[in-house]
Amino acid sequence: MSQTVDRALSILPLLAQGPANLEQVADRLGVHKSTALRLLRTLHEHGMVYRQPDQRYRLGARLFALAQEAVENLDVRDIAHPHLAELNEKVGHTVHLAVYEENEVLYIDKVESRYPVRMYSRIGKPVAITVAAVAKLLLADLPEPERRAVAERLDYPQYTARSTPDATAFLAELAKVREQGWATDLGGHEESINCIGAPIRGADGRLVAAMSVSAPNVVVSAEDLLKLLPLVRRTADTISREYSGNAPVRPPQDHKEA
Amino acid sequence: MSQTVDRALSILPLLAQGPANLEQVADRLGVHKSTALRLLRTLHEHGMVYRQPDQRYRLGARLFALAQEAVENLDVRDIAHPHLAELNEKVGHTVHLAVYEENEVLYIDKVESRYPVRMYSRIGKPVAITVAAVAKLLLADLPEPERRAVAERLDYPQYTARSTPDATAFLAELAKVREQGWATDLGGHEESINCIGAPIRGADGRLVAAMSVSAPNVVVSAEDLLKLLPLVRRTADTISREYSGNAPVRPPQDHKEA
DNA sequence: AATGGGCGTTGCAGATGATGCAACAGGAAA
DNA sequence: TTTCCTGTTGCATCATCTGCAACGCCCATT
Repeated sequence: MSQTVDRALSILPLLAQGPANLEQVADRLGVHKSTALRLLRTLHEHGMVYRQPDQRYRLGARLFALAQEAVENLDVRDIAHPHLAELNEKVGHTVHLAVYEENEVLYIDKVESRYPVRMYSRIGKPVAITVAAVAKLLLADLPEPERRAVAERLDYPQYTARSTPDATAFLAELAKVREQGWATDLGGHEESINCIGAPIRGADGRLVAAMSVSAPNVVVSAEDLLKLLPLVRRTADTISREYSGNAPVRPPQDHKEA
Repeated sequence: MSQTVDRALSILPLLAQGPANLEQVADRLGVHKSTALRLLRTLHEHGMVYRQPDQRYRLGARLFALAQEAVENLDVRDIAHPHLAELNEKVGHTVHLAVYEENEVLYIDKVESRYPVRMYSRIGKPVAITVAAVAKLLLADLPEPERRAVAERLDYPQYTARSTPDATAFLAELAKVREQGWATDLGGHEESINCIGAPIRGADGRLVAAMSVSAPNVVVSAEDLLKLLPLVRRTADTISREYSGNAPVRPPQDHKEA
């Protein structure tokens, strides 16, 4: 729409591939050197490009700062809520949203079941970290040493016969969750309640939150609940995509060191 | 220089603070709605902004992708080398550059001492990880659980009487290094060689590399070598700043979870 | 169902501001 | 020194961006 801006913005991906000098930029843009110069100048004033000592241009600090600031001011809840509500609309059961924070997993949003049966959970309350589907998802995303450190530090209360018994079992479960990309809690917290959860990822592929659908046995069997899995995962993916500004969200691969 | 681009770029920091609708953007820019619309459209086409379902604008995925791509295509060596050479020019001693990668610390650049005395080190070769100043710096930056995991997995060869004896001592040393922001190796690897090192940080404050100056006792005493510390640190900071595109490099604080 | 307000969108005419040219400047290499 | 290479500036032209005003859409209100 706006030619000047269009050209200026076209410079950025070009520089992302590596430093370039004025002439290279002008050539690749198909404009006169002087034009490229003025565009680069403007970008420079905004800190979007940086001029190396050798005069070549590179992407500048501002870009990183912006990306970071944007992430910090992003609230998953804002993004997620409409989707959680919609999901709740469709399936009727309780929907949770949770994040990991300082060795705890906290519920940060909840859409109540439309059935009379309610659950023990409250926004802001820590999750039963050794059994909840959302907790498994969030912990499974931690880097290996920390994951283990946390697992070994935890208590393993036997809420029910199906609660995770100890660190070894928990770590095995986390590995499985990590592998399959979703999680369950089948009566591990309250005998009669089942739960399926899916991860919400940021643009860098790391988990920013996890969501789950919970329902008591009396309303729907574990088997039937699992049939909702595709829907839950699709919802989580939609949220991920919106959260990261419609990026093609990265596959759930390892987070390698640079 | 270019008004249109100038305005368009001014939109970004504005959106970084949170989503905004067309009118808000127009107002804050001091332009007509239609103008703002066209600017936003152009930004949108380039993926720099994203339009939420509620029509409000946010920073888009492209921004994150660009920042990331830029980082991936950045080579510390390219940036650092001239500065390392300059430092070597001033002090005469051997200057090293090293990075952490998959449980190892590797030399990736070296400027030889102009004195006849040389050191055992080669680009690409793993560093004596339990004693070298650069290794201490790089490991000190790891998140706590991983730092400990690595420390406990290591061997502690007694190169000299002053080599780090065991994991406990090493972790204590790392804590100190982390605290003070620089590191030394005083005869820990080779009896007669001392070494001072400083960290090189990226825009996010995390270490991307570490550099050091090494000199044998016969040329300069440990005490005199330490007098070079301010110079070494200043050099490292200069490299950090240039590496992150002239950002005000973040203080060496903790890397908290979001 | 009708009305009104809020907000985004479009077409248009005018003028501002971007463009390419050509000439200049400065540094490096020959 | 000369030459070449790359970045920089002044300027005249005209393409492009701008603001306006009118329109359309959706939602909330009566």
